[in-house]
Amino acid sequence: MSAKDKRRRILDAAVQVFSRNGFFNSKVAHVAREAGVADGTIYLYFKNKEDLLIQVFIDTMETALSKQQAALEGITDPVEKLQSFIHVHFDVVKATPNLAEVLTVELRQSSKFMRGSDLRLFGQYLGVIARIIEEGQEIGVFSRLVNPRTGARAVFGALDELQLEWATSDPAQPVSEVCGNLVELLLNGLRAR
Amino acid sequence: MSAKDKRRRILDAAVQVFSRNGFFNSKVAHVAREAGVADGTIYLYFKNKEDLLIQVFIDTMETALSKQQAALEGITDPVEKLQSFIHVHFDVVKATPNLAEVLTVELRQSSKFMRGSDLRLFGQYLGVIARIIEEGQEIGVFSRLVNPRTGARAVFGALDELQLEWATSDPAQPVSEVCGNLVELLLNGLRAR
Amino acid sequence: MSAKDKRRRILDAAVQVFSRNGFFNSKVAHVAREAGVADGTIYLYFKNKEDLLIQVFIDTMETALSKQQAALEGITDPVEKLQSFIHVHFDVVKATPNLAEVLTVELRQSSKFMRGSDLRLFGQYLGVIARIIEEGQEIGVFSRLVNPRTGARAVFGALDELQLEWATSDPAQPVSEVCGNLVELLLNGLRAR
Amino acid sequence: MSAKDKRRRILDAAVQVFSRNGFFNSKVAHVAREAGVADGTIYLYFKNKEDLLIQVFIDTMETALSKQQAALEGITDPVEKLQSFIHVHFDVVKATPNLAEVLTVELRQSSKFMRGSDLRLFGQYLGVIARIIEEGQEIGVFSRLVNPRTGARAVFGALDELQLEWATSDPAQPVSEVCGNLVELLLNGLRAR
DNA sequence: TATGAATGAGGTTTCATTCAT
DNA sequence: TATGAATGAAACCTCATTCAT
Repeated sequence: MSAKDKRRRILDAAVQVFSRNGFFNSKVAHVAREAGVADGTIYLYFKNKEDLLIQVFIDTMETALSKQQAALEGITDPVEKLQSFIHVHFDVVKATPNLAEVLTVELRQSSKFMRGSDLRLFGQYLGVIARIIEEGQEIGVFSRLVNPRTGARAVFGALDELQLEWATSDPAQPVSEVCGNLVELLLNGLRAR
Repeated sequence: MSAKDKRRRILDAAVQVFSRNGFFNSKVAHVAREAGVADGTIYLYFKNKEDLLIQVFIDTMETALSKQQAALEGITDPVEKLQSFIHVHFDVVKATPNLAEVLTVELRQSSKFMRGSDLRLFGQYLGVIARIIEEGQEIGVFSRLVNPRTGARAVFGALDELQLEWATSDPAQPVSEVCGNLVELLLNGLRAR
Repeated sequence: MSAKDKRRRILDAAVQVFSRNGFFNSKVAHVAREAGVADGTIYLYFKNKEDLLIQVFIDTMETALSKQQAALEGITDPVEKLQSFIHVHFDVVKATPNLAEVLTVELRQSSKFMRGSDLRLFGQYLGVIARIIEEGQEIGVFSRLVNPRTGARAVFGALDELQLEWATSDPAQPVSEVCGNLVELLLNGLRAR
Repeated sequence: MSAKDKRRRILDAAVQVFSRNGFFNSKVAHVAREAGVADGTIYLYFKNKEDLLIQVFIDTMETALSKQQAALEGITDPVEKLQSFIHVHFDVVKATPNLAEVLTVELRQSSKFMRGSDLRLFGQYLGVIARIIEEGQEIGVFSRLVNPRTGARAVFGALDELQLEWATSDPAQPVSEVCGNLVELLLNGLRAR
């Protein structure tokens, strides 16, 4: 197994363990066991426990970002773009349900402690939404009364909170329906009148 | 000083310390010092460190709930009700800026471990929003396409995320403007067409 | 209730609690609750927790001693006296089963820390046995091969604790002699005639 | 140094420290220092402080048992066997004087909490004595009036601790009978012939 | 005398991190 | 690179003791 494989495996193990117990309740030894490596090995790839968390964050944000950008590639209509964004977001979250929880928590936790450079990734993610809103405002389908950046925050907050819902409670409502409701709500909210 | 005062002071100190360092990075001794009591005194009022966090949560949710309900007292129009809710929410959050952060961040970590009874308070808070949406749907001002419970989640998520924004970054945008944007966005989102 | 009653009740409570959990696992607060007094009240009657233990020891030894002496009052035959002693000892122990355990433990535990004056009570208890043996030797029913003091120790040890002998008292007698005495005693005891 | 060496050293250190201060007055840090290891190292070999005490007990009982059995190897006469047992017991105790104190004192406190499997070792120790008595009875040198098991108890109690008998094991034999046996044993032991 | 809320020293235990192999 | 035994700092929590009432 190559070194890259091992780093990857540790990262994946960290996601599993962190999301299962929360970052602070997780022990480095658990991550090591889950990854099938010795405790000390983790320190060959990561500076310390917190660095491991940050790398998980970075890795995930980069993945999410590139998926979003790839999905937006051929779309021009801002409304369709927002629909795409929402669906892709839920897809990513669905793929590794606990990951989102880790990220949200980690993001908030670390916001005071994270390097600004690391937060930039989250800013980019918000930026994608904000850009969509701006484009919609430029062609007149979204209301100019909403500040794009604020709107992006609100959209992300709604996505994040809903994702949490089914992470924590029985998904009595199917994902598709939740997703549909959200698209309805947010697009209407932004739409010009 | 009465016992109630002391419990109150410990609770307040916990909010300060937890929100400053995060729950897990906070030491019980710090809370004690901030409250001006001995370490052991905390254990006369709270079972352990986690119980302290939970009591902070309960205390805050009860306060927020009663403020919301008092504010909604004389209002009948669902649209005005939602406006009221949003303003009151930001008022509460503004009063103790770090409090919301403690609750959302730390309780996500603990949410798996919280008693169902404790989560009921959060459910009630969501329920207030959901009821407003239902009322709006009944008199035809809100779209029936949105599931009230899901809508409530989305609204709360948007509020929560925005609150985080100015808790962590310079509030270049005045609160009133953010608030206005949000009202615009969410009311439009719910409004029937 | 008089002060004497209260002291008595605390002492009784201490016996119950100490024998239930052991001295070190017992909390002063538990003794207080069992006695129906406030925690601080105990410190009006006893210097500290260890003093409470010592007073329990003294109190119990005095009770046992007076019971033994009362029972021996009308008896003249050393054989009957020893039988009486053994029976009374078991009676005392049977009456408050946990008490003996507390005493043994306490006696051994504290042997390093107890005042010699407190240990004198235990010496008196042994002395009663030794005197019986001496009397038996004087009238020829007990073997003179056994040192009365040593014999008393062995008897008490069979009743409770032999090994404590050299842990607590100066081994004026060399260990080998003690050993020899013991062999004599036990072999005779077992030997058919 | 091998792992076994380290476990051994911790065990030995525990004996020293526990017997010096008593179990409850001993600090894990003291044991660690005496063993020349870090505090945390102890927890690699023992579950917790109490487990350390139990392991000391087990270790000691196993040592004593094997020494007794080795010493009895070539002896056939029950009288000599009992003499041997007593001498070996005293030898063991003499070698590490404080050890016996730790075991009897501290384990009485913990005896309620010990696993039955751990107590089996003590039962084996008694069994050795009982077997000797039985053999003596079979060839007619020991009185059949004494129940071997009861006799063994008395012997051990004379050696160390009788009272522990009912504190830890079911009194299958009624107390009165135990008492009677004891009278028989001790009176015979003292009686001149 | 009596109370019991408050104190705060200190111990057990955990766990991130290191380093000799 | 990889290991995992060892480290030791640090924190939660307990509980004997005090003292204002």
